Amino acid sequence: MVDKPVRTRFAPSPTGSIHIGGMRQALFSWLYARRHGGQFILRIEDTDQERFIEGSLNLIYEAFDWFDLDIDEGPRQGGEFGSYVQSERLELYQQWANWLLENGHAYKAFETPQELAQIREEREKMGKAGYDGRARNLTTDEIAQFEAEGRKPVLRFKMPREGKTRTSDMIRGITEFDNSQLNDPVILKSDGFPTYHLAHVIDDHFMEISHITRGVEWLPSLPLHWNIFEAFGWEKPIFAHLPLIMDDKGQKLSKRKTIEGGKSDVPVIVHDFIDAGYLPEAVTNFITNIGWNFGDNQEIFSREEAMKRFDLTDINKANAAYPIEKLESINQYYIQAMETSKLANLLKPVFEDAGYTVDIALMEQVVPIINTRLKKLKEAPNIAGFLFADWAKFEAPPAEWMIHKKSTAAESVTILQRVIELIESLEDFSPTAQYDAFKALAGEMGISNSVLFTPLRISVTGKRVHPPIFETLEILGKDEAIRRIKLAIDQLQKIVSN
RNA sequence: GGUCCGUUCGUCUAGCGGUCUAGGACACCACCCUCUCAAGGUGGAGACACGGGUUCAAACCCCGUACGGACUGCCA
Repeated sequence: MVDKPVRTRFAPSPTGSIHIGGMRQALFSWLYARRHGGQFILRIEDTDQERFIEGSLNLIYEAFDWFDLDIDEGPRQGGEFGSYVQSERLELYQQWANWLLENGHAYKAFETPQELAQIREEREKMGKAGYDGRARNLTTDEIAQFEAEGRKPVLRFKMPREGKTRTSDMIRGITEFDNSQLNDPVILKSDGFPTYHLAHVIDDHFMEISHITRGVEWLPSLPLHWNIFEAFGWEKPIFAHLPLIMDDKGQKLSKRKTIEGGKSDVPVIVHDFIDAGYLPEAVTNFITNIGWNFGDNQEIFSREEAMKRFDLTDINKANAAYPIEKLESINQYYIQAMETSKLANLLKPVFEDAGYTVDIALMEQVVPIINTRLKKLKEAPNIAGFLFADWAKFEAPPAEWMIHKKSTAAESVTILQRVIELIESLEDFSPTAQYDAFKALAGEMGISNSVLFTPLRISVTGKRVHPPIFETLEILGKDEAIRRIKLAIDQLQKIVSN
């Protein structure tokens, strides 16, 4: 066990983009493999033909690319244990299912779905659950007769009826299950496809997986998998059942359910995060902090730092609510910490999508004045779009906006006239020089800074909320600034003359 | 219903018998800074589910209770 190379896997079903809980499992598995110099494998579990969604493989790879998680073996990178798509391994499953049948660990059953539903209903009245194993005793004649009728059998695994199954898990330790409580599950469906139970045991064995990481929802079926491994006589991998991320109702967060109650913008699948303008490093940091922590009270850390400390045994046992508010602040932190040119390049397409034409040099000027104001990239055009819009089309804002509550329209006009004169006279138009000059002007006029700045900033930006005014003025330049202020004066004049 | 898992501030968590008058982060509140909005700074409020044990000593160990969750499918 000590010498066995670490090989972990992520095994999603192709049902669309990856759910954030699944992505966290993938990340943890990846982290563990990388920490131990092992391999990380991607396997597609498409044994349920009904849930298959076209194009899922692309979405799954896009998700891994976005997070920059490299995959050692998988459908696209291949590997010596392929295929990595279960529907391409049918023969293998059938072969080993047969082996179980021949060795007395499995049996054929012919019940129809309706009959099964009835059995379940009857057993429920008796306080029991599931299939009762009645087909265990079918005679060869009975089997032959069912087959003559054209009924296609399923294969069910013969669970031990007595004693206990003692399982162990890296996170949860030893758990004992009473075998009398367990039923005989279908391992091979009538269409010849295996169920998850059989398929993953065979794959994890032949792909030489050392550690199976999956959600706790699998814990109840662990004894089943345990017994299948034993029936085959194969060495079991180490299991680690990860806690779940819950939704706002305390239920398992699922992509099959949508989050309701005005919170529909809560991202759940990886592509939601991409679309919303979160940064992959922030999302990585965010999900790594759910159920695991870096220690030393440090919450912001890179994936590489996490890798050095990560261990599956340190993962919490308890499920976690989805702390989505925290992502906003982590994302904000990463945006703020990012280099100007890098952020500018990320922001360019965001502005373009919003309909603006972007000059990258201008963007690099804008980035430093908006980077502390962004929680997500998508918010940027709202804040700074006006700088990229066609300046010639600028329209003065409503006059009321430009009048400070302790001031009047007439006074605002006077202020703006003085401001124009000042701007024209300024040789140094840098933000600090402007600030000094405007402050001096306010003093000279005997008014507070805010009384002076309110008409200035709103007349120039056309908005009530905007980036810092001096930097904005510098970007706009003297001429444009003056032009806008004159437009504003015209607006204000209308009120004054009334 | 049955089986299994879990339970520290609103939330994510630290804690692995004494260092706990329980630490950090997000959110919240107040103040400072301030040209709007942010950012930043300072401070505040806020938790060991409950009851029994064990022990000189329990958030940490044991047992019950309560609550929550998962599973109970020819889905994974």
